Amino acid sequence: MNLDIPEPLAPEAGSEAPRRSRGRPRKTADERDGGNRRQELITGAARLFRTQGFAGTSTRDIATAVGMRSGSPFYHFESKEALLAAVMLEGMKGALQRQNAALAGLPPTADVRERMRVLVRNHFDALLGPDSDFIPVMLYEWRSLDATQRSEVNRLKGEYEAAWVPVFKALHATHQLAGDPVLARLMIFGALNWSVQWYAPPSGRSAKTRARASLDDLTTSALQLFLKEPA
Amino acid sequence: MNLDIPEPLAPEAGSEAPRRSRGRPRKTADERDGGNRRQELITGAARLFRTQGFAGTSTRDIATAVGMRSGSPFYHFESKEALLAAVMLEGMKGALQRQNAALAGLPPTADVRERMRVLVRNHFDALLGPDSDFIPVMLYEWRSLDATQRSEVNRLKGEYEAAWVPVFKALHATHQLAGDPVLARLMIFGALNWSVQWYAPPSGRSAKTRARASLDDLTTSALQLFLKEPA
DNA sequence: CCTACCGATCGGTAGG
DNA sequence: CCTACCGATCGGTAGG
Repeated sequence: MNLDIPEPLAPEAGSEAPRRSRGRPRKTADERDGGNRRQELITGAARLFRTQGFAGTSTRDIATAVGMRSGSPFYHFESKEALLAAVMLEGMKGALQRQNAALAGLPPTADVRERMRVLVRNHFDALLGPDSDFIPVMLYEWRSLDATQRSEVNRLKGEYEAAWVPVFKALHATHQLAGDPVLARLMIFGALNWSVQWYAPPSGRSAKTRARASLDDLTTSALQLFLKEPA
Repeated sequence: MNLDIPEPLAPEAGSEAPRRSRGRPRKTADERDGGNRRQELITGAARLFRTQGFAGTSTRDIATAVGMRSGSPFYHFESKEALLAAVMLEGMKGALQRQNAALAGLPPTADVRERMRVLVRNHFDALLGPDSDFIPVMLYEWRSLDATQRSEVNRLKGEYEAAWVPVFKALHATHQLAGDPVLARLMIFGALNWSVQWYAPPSGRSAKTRARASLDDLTTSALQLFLKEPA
């Protein structure tokens, strides 16, 4: 018996306990018929790409994470890059929808400052909230896309940022935002996007590691930092 | 003649021009005796790690970039990770020295705002100026270090950031910096560090692509954005 | 979607 | 620092 070459475990006779952590996971009926295996691949890949980077994640890692064999992701995606592009496109579409919904939920009486708060708060959610693997992957791994995929992603990114432009303009016109508005936008996005590097969500226990704050706290601090008092 | 597959050019008969870009580069006497091959590896690796990422760069890429054969980098560094650590340590030491020199060059009459300007300007230089490959690599690839290497880098990083703390405190005390000072520091570093993603240095020709500004312009804009008027 | 496999490339090493 | 090489792993595919 060669211990170096892993072979599929022969099922023990009479063993009734379901094996969950080793070997090929059992498929439930739901998993088998839905066409949502593709979706599981996107979600699993997003998590791994975020934590290990695109180049640092093998397609085998991804397959294992969703309980497939090594070759099977290529039944759903023609290449590793196509899977990366799917992660980014899905993430941007979701963020864009949530941004539109948040703006639409604003009362008609809301002023520019309130619009800015909603945009910043929603952006923190895309970066740090639940299911926030997609946008960080887009921000940090876009170099791995080819020109075609990149322009698709950039179209959505442009649409996402377009909603910010009138807000920045109005803040600048009322002297609540100082300095070159284009550079201000780039730097503010930088301040927000960089939070991915240091933010640790508040845990139940009183932890004193790193920066502990709620996304509302972050939003308040960001606005205090960037905006001047209204005239 | 196959235009798709690049092959080494056969040297033309009677051609006296030295081949510089193809094949194994000739070694000059300087290169052969100095112990500075190690330094060339660090510089070359920094450039490649910045442009392609750590996982996306092979040790063969690095060897080729400095005119070595594939195994030779391991004569100077015991592993790819050790080379990455050397890039980061060298970068942090240099940035720290330049920061200390810049602060020491300040007139005794300089106020907090002036100290802040010097720190920000120096930081932009480390991120975007000449020989600025090291710090971006440190900022974006630190996850690839093991615990020991990481703590060495963090010691220098802590020293670098320590010089900012009294400046932030004084700015906050004089109400030129609003909001939680810790979060403010994290966000300001984010705004600066993110410039690596979008900054394109001004070229000689009047180019209209992307953000074109000098590092002085960036510094001015950043200070305008973050700081309130002194009381 | 799995089995079984391919060629290419990777980090790293022994010996000179 | 080069030559020559190793085992491991990679993205991807044919055939079912």
